[in-house]
Amino acid sequence: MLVSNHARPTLEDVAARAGVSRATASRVLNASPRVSPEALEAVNAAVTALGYQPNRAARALVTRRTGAVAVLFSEPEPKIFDDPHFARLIRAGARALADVDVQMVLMLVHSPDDQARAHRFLAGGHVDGALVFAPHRNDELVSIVKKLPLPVVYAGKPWGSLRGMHLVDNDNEGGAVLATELLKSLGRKKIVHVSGPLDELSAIDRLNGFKSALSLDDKGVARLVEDGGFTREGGRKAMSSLLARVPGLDAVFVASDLMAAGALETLQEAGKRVPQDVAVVGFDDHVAIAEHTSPPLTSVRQDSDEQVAHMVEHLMRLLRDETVKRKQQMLPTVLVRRESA
Amino acid sequence: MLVSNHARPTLEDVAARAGVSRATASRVLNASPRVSPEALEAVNAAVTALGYQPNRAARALVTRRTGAVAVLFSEPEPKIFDDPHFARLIRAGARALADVDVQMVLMLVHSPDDQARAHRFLAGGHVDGALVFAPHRNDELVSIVKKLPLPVVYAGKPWGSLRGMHLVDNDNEGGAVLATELLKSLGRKKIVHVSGPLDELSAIDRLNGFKSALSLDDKGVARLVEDGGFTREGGRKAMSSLLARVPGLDAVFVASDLMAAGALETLQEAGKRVPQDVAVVGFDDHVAIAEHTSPPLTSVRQDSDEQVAHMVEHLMRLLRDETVKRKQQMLPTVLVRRESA
DNA sequence: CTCCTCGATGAAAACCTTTGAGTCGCTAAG
DNA sequence: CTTAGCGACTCAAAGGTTTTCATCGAGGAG
Repeated sequence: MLVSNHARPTLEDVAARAGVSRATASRVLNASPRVSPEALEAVNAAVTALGYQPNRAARALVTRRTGAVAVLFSEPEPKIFDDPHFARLIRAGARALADVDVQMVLMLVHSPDDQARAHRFLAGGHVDGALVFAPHRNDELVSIVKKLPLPVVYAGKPWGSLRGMHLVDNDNEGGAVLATELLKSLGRKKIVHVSGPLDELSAIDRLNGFKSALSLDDKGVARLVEDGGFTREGGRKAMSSLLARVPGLDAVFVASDLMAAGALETLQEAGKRVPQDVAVVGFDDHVAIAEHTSPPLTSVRQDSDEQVAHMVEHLMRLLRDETVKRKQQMLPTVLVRRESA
Repeated sequence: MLVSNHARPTLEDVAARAGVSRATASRVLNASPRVSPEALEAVNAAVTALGYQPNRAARALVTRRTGAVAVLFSEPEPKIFDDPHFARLIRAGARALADVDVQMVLMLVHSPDDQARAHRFLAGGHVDGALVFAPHRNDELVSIVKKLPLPVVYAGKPWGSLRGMHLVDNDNEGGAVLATELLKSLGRKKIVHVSGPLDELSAIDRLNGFKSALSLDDKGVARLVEDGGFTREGGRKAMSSLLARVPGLDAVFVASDLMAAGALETLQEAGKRVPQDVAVVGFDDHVAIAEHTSPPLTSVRQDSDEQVAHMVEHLMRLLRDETVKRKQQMLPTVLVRRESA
């Protein structure tokens, strides 16, 4: 019997060493119940002795499963690395997928070229499923993914019909209500809102929370709300136009921490003290931002790690053909008090 | 002839439709020269007609190539999403690898658990090669990777012997010299340095540039340099101890933009005007930071996109068994003037 | 004692591609 | 006229795993 000592051991080698057939060894590896205790032990011993690792390609070939999932972002790239929120999502995805031993294939899909590539890739059967982060209205990525016979879980609500779509969303509206109620309970009378871009449903939901907490009509909204585009610079600008438009404003709910950081800068430049003159509440509770503004930012926490973990679990369920209790999950948001309100 | 109309077409189907054998079809796909123009055209037509996509698993099985590479970060996770630098690296990796049609498998490797997992994964032959971002001294990840028979390209110099290692580094020392010379040319007399953690060679190289530009001895270094740990908070603290220790300091070269942002805050709090009282130069030229400090930050640019692109190209060369001219590449750094110096 | 049942196992097919060896029809060289 | 060489193909093996189906032996029922 010749043993090539450098090549990676195969299932055949394991089986030989354990004195069983390849089939039995395979059953052990896949935790099949129909295998005797002795065989099980022998195979396991052989596996560790040889340092055996299943060949992913061979397995994929026969199971028609790749053991990989795609993680897709449609956001334009500059935004992806300016906003720590995305880094966090990516990190959470990497961790959660590693935990279940699935490869994560990260794709940033923005230009039409990217879209074509993504389509080819996903249609090519190179992954078993996908996690999609595509918040914008008429996002091409969503249309692409929707057509494919591929299990997909969305982060937040994609634009358009939600029928049959699997998603994990944060309770944006609830969080916004929380934030606004807090400002009301502090006795603030003129409360304004810096919203996200209104082609994202998360921004709309936050706006709606604000609106309902204050029982605002559309005219009120038009006067008290300004779009900050989910960027720091946008937050700055939105805040200064609100300052100009709403004299005597004494509180602001900002739909993201990044924008809130910008808003704080504007307020400071305008000579407003926070929270004495103007109370500020952000959204995201992104620690790297919220703890380093001056003053530290009171914010609505949405746990992105949790969200992504749920998305992964949900997708794994789909891949195992298990039934999912609810296709669309909503995660609670909570208020984190710091000094800005 | 029965055509199952829902399953993905195989090479067999393509060959049949083109009226050639599987082998020939395969050669067309792999751009083999030994195929007639007619056959080539027929096969290509069949491919597009059927929308054929090679089965990655089957291909991997026979070629012993996976078409995937690992991208490994050893940095602790909080740092990864606080510092936009990492987001940028990840983004650049995603793009560069997508361009050459290779899957990117992202792994964040920090805890011993992670390390064990990474070892198993890499040793398991699930990827063809790896890009490694592990700057710290005695980084466990480097020892793990080094032992494996796997093509690897490092970002920057890993600690320890560089013999035979493939890497793409930035000219940290040169950039530091540039920065320091600028401050000298502005007539500054008491120039100090906020360094990165000295268990990273990039930090050491930057320190060395500073040192040599000022012909400093070790005592001078001990007096004029403070470690800021590559974090914003660290930059803040380092700056304040330097202010206390070096009365009359009129310039500071800070080894990263993130730290420089912190240092600027400290300077402002101390009532120093920038650049009139103290000139400041950062490092990284991270736009999201450098353009938003007040005043905007003069900084040394290292092009991370470029670096990662070079790493990918280098790795692809290794995978194709091509000779590489130089195992260790160094990318130039340039100074970007803004208002802080 | 015979007939079944049942659990554990092994043999072999199937998954899809690449690739070395062999085929075939020619032309050019000996 | 034979033979070597050549270009374009085709054949078939190989690659490692899962899974179906058949087999085998033991034990229980009749």
